[in-house]
Amino acid sequence: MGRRPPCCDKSHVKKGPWTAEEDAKILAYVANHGIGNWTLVPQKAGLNRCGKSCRLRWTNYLRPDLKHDSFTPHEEELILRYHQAIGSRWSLIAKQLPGRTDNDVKNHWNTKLKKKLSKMGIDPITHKPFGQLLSDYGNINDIIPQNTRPSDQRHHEPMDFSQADSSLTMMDPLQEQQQARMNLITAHFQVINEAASSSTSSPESKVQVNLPSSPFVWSDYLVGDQEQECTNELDSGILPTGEYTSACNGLGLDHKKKNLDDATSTTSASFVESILNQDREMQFDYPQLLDGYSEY
DNA sequence: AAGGACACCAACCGCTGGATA
DNA sequence: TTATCCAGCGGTTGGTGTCCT
Repeated sequence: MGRRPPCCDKSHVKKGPWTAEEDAKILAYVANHGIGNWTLVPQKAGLNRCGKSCRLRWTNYLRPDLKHDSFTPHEEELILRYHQAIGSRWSLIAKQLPGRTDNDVKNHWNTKLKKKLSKMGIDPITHKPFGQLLSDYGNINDIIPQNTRPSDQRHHEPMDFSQADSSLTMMDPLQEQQQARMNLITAHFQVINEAASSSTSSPESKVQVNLPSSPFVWSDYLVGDQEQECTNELDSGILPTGEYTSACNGLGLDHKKKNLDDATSTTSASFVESILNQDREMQFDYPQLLDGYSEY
């Protein structure tokens, strides 16, 4: 068995911001040789950078087709809708926005859109109004493992919301109760995520989150009931195989992937169509949510 | 004017799946 | 078959600019 040489000596390559001179070298190299093996680029272009770093610089900043102006309201609306439908799969979302990179979209989401949604009273993870989350999971108290409760792991009896620590803030009782519940929901997300990640890293020890006698299903927390969507889209042939595969990764749906081999492949246009269908459903369910988008 | 808080975003990190020797 | 590399991806960090007091 042969061994390839490492792409670069990571202890000696330059890190940090790129200079105009370095940018010029990348541009000149790509102009002359095109995009190819990035591991050779630093050497051939005369750069003391890791090939991966060169690729990122090109992909996220130097590519001539990139837009460098701010996001338009239309682009923001698209990001919100795609995120609502498929979650934080930035590369897929970016492909629907010409001239934008996954990094652009991700940064814009994290710095702007997430906050806008929160200010509108919409949970940026589920895209559902906070009020609905609270009512949906009002009895969450019964299903959180005792040793994972936030703020007080000494408690061994169900937490009494009415006794949430009021010494920290001067919230009114309703606010206190809502805050306490949101803390629990947040903690619950953490539990679910940790369990999910451990189950994907070691398939033989798949962790079912055996929360006691509860209608709770962890995929319910995923954006747009992802598992059900994956299933629906699989059944209807809406999602192209690649989309389904990545959309359902980590959801314990591998058994369904196999059936895709025989599935009719569809175009990305139908994928977009499915997104818009979901959007229409969302608009039906939460008309006030989409009305808010127009305010951006 | 100073400096602390906050926002932004380029760049890095670490993981994954596919390719390769 | 196995070990390693590479490209792509999402999450996170840190530098810098701007705003606020």
